[in-house]
Amino acid sequence: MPEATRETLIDALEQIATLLELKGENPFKIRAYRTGAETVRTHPGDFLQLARDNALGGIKGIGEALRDKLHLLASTGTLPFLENLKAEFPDTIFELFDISGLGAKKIAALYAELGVGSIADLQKACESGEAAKLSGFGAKTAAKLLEAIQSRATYADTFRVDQVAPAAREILEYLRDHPDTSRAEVAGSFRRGKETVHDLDFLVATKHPEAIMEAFVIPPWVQSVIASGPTKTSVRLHSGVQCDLRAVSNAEFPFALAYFTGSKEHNIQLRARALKHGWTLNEYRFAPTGPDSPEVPEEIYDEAEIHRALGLEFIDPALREGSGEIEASENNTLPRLVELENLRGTFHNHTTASDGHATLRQMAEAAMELGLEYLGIADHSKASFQANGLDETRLRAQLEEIHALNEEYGPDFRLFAGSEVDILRDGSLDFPDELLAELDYVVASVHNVFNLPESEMTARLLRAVENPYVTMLGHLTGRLLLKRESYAVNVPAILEACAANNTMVELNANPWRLDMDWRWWRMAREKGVRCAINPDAHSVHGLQDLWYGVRTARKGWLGRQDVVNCLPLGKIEAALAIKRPR
DNA sequence: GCCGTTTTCGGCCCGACTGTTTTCAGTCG
Repeated sequence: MPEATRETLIDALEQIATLLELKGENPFKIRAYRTGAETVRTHPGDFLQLARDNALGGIKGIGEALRDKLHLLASTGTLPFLENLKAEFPDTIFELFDISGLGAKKIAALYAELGVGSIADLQKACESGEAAKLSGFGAKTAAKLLEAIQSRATYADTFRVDQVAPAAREILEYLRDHPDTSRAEVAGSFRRGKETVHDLDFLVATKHPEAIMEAFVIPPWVQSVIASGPTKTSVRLHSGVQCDLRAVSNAEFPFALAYFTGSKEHNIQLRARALKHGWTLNEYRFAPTGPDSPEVPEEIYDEAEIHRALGLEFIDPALREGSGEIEASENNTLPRLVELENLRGTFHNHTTASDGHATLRQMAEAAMELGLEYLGIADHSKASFQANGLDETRLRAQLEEIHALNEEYGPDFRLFAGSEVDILRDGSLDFPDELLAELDYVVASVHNVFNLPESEMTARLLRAVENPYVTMLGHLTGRLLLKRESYAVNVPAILEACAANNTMVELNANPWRLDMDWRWWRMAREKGVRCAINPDAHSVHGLQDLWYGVRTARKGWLGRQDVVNCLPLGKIEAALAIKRPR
């Protein structure tokens, strides 16, 4: 029996929603499943365990029906209701939803009329002319579908944030430079600080939307125009990233910015709150719901004023995931989020001693240039043979070198000597405690044998957490975004142990990792686990990744007091030594 | 299927764009 994970639950609800849609079910029932999936995804607690324990009562968005199904799925690993639905369609039916221009109605028609149940079938039906004959379809539709099939094969539909960030900055600058632009912003999931994005959303305030629309499609980075109207244009960049642009008036801008920043769940909650005040809220304005509504708020120039009109303090875009931020704002319990400027130093950085590209001195000087007070070095240990891991002799030599450099740098900057020590298969470490005791701190990470069952992997990590010399866990789940899934590990159990043992957890700021995931940090914070934002830099440039780390920490509701490397020199030493035996 | 200051039934967000239509359905966000 396959062991259920949180992902299993999310997938199941989403598949049910999709299949019900294909069957033409009540759209609100379908939405209930979708909302449920989102609730499972964003719930700050150990949702899987709650589902196993049948303890989902009282969670908003999970009613009786979903509660029972989730309990069944979490405790047995299967859900007959879903299996029966799936049996009505081929397994490949889901891939048709990846084709842009195809939704449930068209897919249902294609399947019912032509037996199209896969992308391969669709291609044939379009090429043969059969698809164009269907009611609601036509020659243009068929041609667009073929184009979309091609596009899906050519381009990724999801991108890591570092793959789109340079384009986002460049296009935003271009829009702001336009003489008809009064304000411009990037909205969407990029603005919310997500680790991956599907597209980039731009918003411009202008009196001449047509001029902006025309300018948007001209630059050399535009590969093709997907859609183009008087106030909305979509283009594809050469990299495959889709970019959407909306133009609104200056008065509408804050409403549109809030709307297109999302998330969808956040927007729905915000609109519901507006309705309680007697107003509708859309992407353009507040409007009274009826003749007896109170006056709509005037003079709204930015998002903070929208929030204030609804009795809320400003909600940072990073928090707008519809997972309790509106309640927290109402109760004035939103955290004051950590900022890049709060970081005083960072740990887990590599040098040429293992697999880095810069020397100890180059890394130190780059850190000073960034205004950091200290830099932690943590090269690989010997078990990471592929990464030229250091053995005991080489580590001791590096220790000497670090001491000498610290002499040279004086009191205003310090290198901390550490190691990224491998957690071996049985949970023991690659170096003996006596050697670890000579270091200022230790990052412990898993670099091999990723395919252990969850219980074994959890036990392996727990043993490292309990070691008195392990200062922090490195990249807790081992994921590489869009490339390698996390290994199976019971994150809540690890966090519990970290809290009990004063072991920190790294937020690995490398945009491939961003690990531990932001969805867990609220739980970590509540348990009192401290975060270390580390770039895992393998070069001087890699230190810049701290920016991604801070964005992710903000999504995890972390403030400066939750992030250990906000501590200045003079205070950080005690934090690093907190576990050490005297 | 979920929810409740409209409270156990009757609502549930909505606007832009496209293509197939001849006033609108489907998709997308």
